[in-house]
Amino acid sequence: MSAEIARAAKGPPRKRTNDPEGLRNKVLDVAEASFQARGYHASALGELMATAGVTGGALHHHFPTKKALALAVIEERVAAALDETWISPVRAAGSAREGVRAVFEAVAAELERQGFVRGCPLNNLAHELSLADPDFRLALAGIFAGWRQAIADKIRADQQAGREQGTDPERFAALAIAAYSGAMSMAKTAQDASVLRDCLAELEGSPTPPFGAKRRRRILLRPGKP
Amino acid sequence: MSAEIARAAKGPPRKRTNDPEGLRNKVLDVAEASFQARGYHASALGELMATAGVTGGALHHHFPTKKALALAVIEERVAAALDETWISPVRAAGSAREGVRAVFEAVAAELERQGFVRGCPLNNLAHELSLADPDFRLALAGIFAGWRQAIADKIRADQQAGREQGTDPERFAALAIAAYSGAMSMAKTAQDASVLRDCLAELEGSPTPPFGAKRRRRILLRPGKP
DNA sequence: TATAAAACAGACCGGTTGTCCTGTTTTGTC
DNA sequence: GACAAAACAGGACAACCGGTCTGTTTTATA
Repeated sequence: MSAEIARAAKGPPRKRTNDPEGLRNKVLDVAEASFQARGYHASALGELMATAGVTGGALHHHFPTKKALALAVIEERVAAALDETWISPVRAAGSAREGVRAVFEAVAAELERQGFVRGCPLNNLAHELSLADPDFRLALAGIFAGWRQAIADKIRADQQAGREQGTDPERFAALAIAAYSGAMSMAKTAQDASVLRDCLAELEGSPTPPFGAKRRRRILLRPGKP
Repeated sequence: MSAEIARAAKGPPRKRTNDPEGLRNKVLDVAEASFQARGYHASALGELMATAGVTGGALHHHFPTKKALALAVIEERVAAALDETWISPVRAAGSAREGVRAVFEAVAAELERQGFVRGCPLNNLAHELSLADPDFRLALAGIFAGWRQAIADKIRADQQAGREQGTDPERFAALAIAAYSGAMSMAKTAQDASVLRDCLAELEGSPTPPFGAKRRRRILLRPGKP
């Protein structure tokens, strides 16, 4: 038994410091990671409490039900993650196509660096929860809609600058998101991020690589066991 | 209480007819539907047994564990469903692009007819189970690989006939699958199949529809409650 | 028809899960 | 400092889940 635990167990009743926001964030952190790694149904609140170092009373005070916790993860964390990885970079890019390309490459590079593909948080939860509960579905659909609109808006901005005249903004956004989502699904299942680059290359219509050129095969599968 | 139940409950010990294959198929039917509608973890074996009209002993005889049942669903049913909806039509089509287009349209039409989007069986399970268990992941990855190879092979056949000279078979297949998977994910979350047509149109580079043309919005959401 | 194996019936159990409930402590407010 | 509300502690519990177990019936084989 570690000294810390022993002290906590045998020491005199220590002072407690209330930090509702901090505790809430800690729970959200652990829940986000657990939902991403194991999914909603496979995540047990007991283990979540133990990992976060939170008691049942505290958890129930901030999130009355498991559903409420998941809804908070979706609306706060998943949406924010998508903003950071997709929406902001696309907005900041020189054009919509450049933005999409940059995101694809950045994600592929990050996955190869990590050596493990956990999949897209939004798609992971969307698949598991869309049919399970209307509230889940609506929350997830809203995030998808915002994603699509951000890309479509970027195309429209390009068009106002005289570019992308032959492009339909909504269609382009739909395909970009679908290609990314589907590629992540394949990458997660195969534990190989190279399919992201394949999809990007085909999406951009880049020339076929010379015959006989070895296709780099990134062997991943180095499960991060914390 | 229905007459049937009363008879079954009070009548003399009736004859039993062993039908291992039929019973196995019935269980597989119900499991496939339940996994598709609710996912693996949310599917309880108890309800599955009740729906299929099968006792615990019989279920355990054919499928020792829940995992074994899921593996059978994946290897037999999910693979077969993909063969029927994707691989066979693509092989039978005049070209790879025609095949992909036909599948997209057929699925979109079917979804609109059904009035409900349950999502792609393969992707549904892939998202939930890929990280949960290596056996699941390998089985699912194999199906993805076969899917991709079938499309790539069709491109190669086109190339031997003098077409698609500038197309990379593997990349084309990857994007076709990713676009479909991702579009199904969005369609399932939004309960709107129109995104499938959007992705197909963009994938084929079809001309932008005239400005002001109403985008047909298929309102779905007619959950099949059996 | 004898017999062994396969097919099936149905109860049982240990473990887990999400939620609830009753207290206690901290914190903001007058 | 009084006091009410918020924040937190921690146990209890009922429902449920998946797996196991024993026993019975059917079926294939000889």
